[in-house]
Amino acid sequence: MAKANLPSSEELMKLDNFLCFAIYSANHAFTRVYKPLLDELDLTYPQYLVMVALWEKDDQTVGSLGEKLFLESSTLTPMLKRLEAMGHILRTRDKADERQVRVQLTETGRALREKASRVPIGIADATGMEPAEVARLKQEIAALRASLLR
Amino acid sequence: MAKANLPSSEELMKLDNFLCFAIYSANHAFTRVYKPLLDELDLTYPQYLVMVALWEKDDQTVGSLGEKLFLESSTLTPMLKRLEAMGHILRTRDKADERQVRVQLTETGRALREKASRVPIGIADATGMEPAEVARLKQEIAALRASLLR
DNA sequence: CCAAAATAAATCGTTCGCGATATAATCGCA
DNA sequence: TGCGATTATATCGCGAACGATTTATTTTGG
Repeated sequence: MAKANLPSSEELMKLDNFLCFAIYSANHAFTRVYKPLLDELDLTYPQYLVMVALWEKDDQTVGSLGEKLFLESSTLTPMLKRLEAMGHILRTRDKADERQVRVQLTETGRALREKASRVPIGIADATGMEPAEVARLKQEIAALRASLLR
Repeated sequence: MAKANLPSSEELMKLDNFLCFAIYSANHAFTRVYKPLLDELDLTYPQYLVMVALWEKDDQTVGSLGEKLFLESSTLTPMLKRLEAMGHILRTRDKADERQVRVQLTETGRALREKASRVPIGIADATGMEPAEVARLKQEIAALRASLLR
């Protein structure tokens, strides 16, 4: 064959051919699937992600949470204040470097992990995919993210 | 071997193993890559998606746009009002059924398509992927979205 | 040692995104 | 026909999310 069938500019401009739109809409779909599960925990989806990050590693700074979650302090600060108001975390200035704020789980915050332990099962269910397939797709999307942020 | 190594509940609770988080963060990454390109058009990323949907098919109702974009009227109405204020679209009540609002491109809105035609190239570039690979990944994620919304 | 640069969070204004609810128009059926 | 149910959009309140800016602290170079 002479050459691959490159997509026409017409084809390129169709919404359903956009990788970004697939991701955008899949993200909304995830949010909707999580909603009823997280309502049980009185957490929003982004708040849940912050808690997961803290359950994995307690006592992080706002900056290190932001790096892991790819979020800015302008997003995290208000969220963390809400989690603090709910009693899940404590925010304290670092003694050694007063610029930094250390985020720590409270007993309540740690306890929530138990209730949350069933959430991943429910989500895995909703994907309708095998664990190995999920892992592969996740890996590909993480690689894409890395390319995009390069 | 006796059985597959099922992921432990500990492993399941790590942020980097979450498919949803890969998608969540890839979505943010896309938003950031689009930002400088869309600044040229004075459009936000969601506004751009609406315009793409209209360039593909003009004269749609709010409801049909919502179906295609997976968005509620409570999200679309304010967005469409902004696009109207910018002069890209017109919103008019359907004569035959006054409940519906028809969204139509203005001349300005149609003209913007030219300027936008270079955007997909820039994005494709940033993904660092072959068109065929992009198409495959897009397909898989669309299938995932369908499972989630089922 | 101290002023300038760098760093970490927080604040502000704007836009998205949703659920719940309101409003208005149309439909269905008794 | 007419009135209750359904449908389409809009409104409201709240929580993300970001860029630009501010404030406070620390680091660095002279």
